[in-house]
Amino acid sequence: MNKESKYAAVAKSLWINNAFISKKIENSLGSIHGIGLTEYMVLHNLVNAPNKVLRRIDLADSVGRTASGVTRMLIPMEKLGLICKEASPRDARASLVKITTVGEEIFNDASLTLNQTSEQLLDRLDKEQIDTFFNLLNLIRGV
Amino acid sequence: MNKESKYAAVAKSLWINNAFISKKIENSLGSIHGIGLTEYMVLHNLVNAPNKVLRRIDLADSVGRTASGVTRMLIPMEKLGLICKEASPRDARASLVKITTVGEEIFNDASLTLNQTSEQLLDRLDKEQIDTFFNLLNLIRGV
DNA sequence: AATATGTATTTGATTGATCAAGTATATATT
DNA sequence: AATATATACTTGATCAATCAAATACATATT
Repeated sequence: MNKESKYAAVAKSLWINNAFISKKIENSLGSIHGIGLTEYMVLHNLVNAPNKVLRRIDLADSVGRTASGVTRMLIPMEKLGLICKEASPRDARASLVKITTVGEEIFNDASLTLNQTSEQLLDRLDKEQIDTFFNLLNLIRGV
Repeated sequence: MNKESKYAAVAKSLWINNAFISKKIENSLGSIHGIGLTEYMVLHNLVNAPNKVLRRIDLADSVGRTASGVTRMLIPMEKLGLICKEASPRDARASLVKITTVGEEIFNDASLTLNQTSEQLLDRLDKEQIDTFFNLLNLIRGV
């Protein structure tokens, strides 16, 4: 009398997989560049933002963290000189985050590592399977 | 001069997806049954273990946590009566974990919720796509 | 214009997880 | 048998993230 549905099995598999993959990526990123996957994603979002600037709340949304999580995460990143603060000309409540030149360099270096690690992790899939997988992932989130 | 590879794009997408999905599941599981996804997975692994007993280290492996993480996680679960300790007859170092009747009941109830939530989350995929996705996930981990 | 409601951010308290070190026991080597 | 190495687990210190409350400002309503 197992109540497990196919849906739940997929959710579980997705969860297990993520633990597995995140750990590998965190390890490679952390040991070489001194940043975690969340920090990497912050840099990624900043690089791709118009003017390379984002509000903290938008950054929080895009990396799936809360506003306070972002506030605390950015403290060491600012000390390391990866990002800097900027006031918003439009909204005095907002504190804008900008990526620095150093931040971009670290991001580019880390991207090379991430590419390598990701390639290793997806080693068992051929090009077509990777595309399919990517499309399904995006479909799930409705992107 | 974007250094992003397809592999990295997939890794990022997988990461974002997981944040999205974990949060939804955690919310539904937590608010209704008072357990998180990791606790649920602990119960899942215990239910499916021979004799419904596992060593802490094996439990840690199967949920992707460390031994100390498991030690600390089991304290409230034991207080709630979901699991209980047992000595190992073979190895005096090991501390076995067993699921209780109450634990099984909670697990079965929570499974219903998990099924529902998972179904909602995979709403945009048809049966065939779900199978494909599941197979690809398992292929990545080499299962 | 004054007031109410909503939004962006920070801070204190708490939780969940980690690592490194320590203890106890098991296994392998000599 | 004695010693060395490895394994299972626990504990203290630390980190990362959360929530809830507080602050400051913005927008809508009256």
